[in-house]
Amino acid sequence: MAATDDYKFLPIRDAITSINQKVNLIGVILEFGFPKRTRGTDCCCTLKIIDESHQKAGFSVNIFAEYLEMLPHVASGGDIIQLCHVMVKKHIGEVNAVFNKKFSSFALYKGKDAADFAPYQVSSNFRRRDMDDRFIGNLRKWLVDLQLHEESSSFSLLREIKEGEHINLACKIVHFSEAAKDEWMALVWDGTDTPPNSFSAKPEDEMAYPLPLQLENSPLPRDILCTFPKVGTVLRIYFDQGFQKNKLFMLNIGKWIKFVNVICEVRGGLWCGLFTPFTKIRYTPDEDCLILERQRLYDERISLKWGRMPLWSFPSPYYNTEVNYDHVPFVSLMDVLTHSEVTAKFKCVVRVIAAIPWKAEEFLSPLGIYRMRLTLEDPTARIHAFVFAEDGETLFDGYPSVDVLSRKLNRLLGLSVCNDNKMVKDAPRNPPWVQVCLKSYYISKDDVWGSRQYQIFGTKIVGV
DNA sequence: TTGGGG
Repeated sequence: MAATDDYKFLPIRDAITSINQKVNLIGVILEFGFPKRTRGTDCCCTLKIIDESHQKAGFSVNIFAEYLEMLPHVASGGDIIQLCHVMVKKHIGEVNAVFNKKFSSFALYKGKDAADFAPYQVSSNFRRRDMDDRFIGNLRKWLVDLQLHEESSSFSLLREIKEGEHINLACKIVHFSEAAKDEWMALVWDGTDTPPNSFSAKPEDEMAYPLPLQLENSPLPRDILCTFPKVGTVLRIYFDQGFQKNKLFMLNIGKWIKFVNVICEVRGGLWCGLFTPFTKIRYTPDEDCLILERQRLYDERISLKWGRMPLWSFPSPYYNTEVNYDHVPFVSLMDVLTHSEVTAKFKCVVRVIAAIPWKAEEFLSPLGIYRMRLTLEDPTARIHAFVFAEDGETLFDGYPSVDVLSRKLNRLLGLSVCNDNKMVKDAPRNPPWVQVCLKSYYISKDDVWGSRQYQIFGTKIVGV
């Protein structure tokens, strides 16, 4: 490094050839990882930066610090980082910069939309210079017209996710909250529906181990759900164990973000994602081609007559049930949950994933009245819906034999049955899509929203 | 020193 009065920042292109030298760099953050502990005694995070001389892949910077708080906490991809006295190193053919906690320093600035030149985080030994404003201003100007060329095929839609896979997602943050004590989750959406899962849970398990209505301990309040999109899955992404729970998504509600390397899992038949220490967040401008593509797909979807029905349901809903409510359009369970009135009627396309009771002998109360609780699912939500009295008569077409009743419920639950109506042992069940009429109502006048329940009506199982 | 990716 030259004397400190020779204050200059190297273009990344030139830094790459300055192996084993200390350099000053200023760049736009293209990608960043979560701050984490190293296997040694320190903490570290990695960034990839770009500038006009090096726009494509991003130049890796590894930053070390004694404490997590001392690492740069990047608010958003596209922010600017100034790095002083970082060492350029070559590692297995790759060149990158290493931030040394003793002699390196950094400052973080907002990206292209900011007007001021005040850094939002600096390392303790960072020294600001008057010239910095000009460097940052120039970088912001360049960034305005920058076109990122993202490979669209390397980012999955939620409709394409597969269990156990590491995937990249380009999605909108719709909410961020604590799922359980110190367990944070980001709720994301891309306008498509996650694929339906099959269930290994046996029908008789529902009493002791009911399938959850949601993965978080308590359901999200209705006023939060009201901010969610009504069509398309809202996926929960949790932080895997062993690294800092990052609250930065709080700042980004309503924004689209690209995540690199998220793990997909199924819990209780519900899809979720996991952020791992290897997950990266990539710069996602509003006009990013991937984002425009997803927005266009969604606009196309909801402009279609059947766009609010589950993507995966065609043409099954018409074969399994008939509904006596033809004049209304289908709505999603999220529409149902967030409807403005407690008392209302709906028509939905759902899967019946569980039932209590599950034995046909018990569908009727001792007084001979139907009373059951079904668990319904669509790509947006799960609810419990009751079947009472005459609605049961409609659903099961009167009071057929136990054998017929049992066949009808098995059909709804997607149980594979042999010719003699015995269940195929341990086969996963894959409930079919069915159309149902639902009404919502309240139990207690004093707490109409708190006591809201759902009931199936005007729906008949057919083809059994 | 550490990590660099999965």
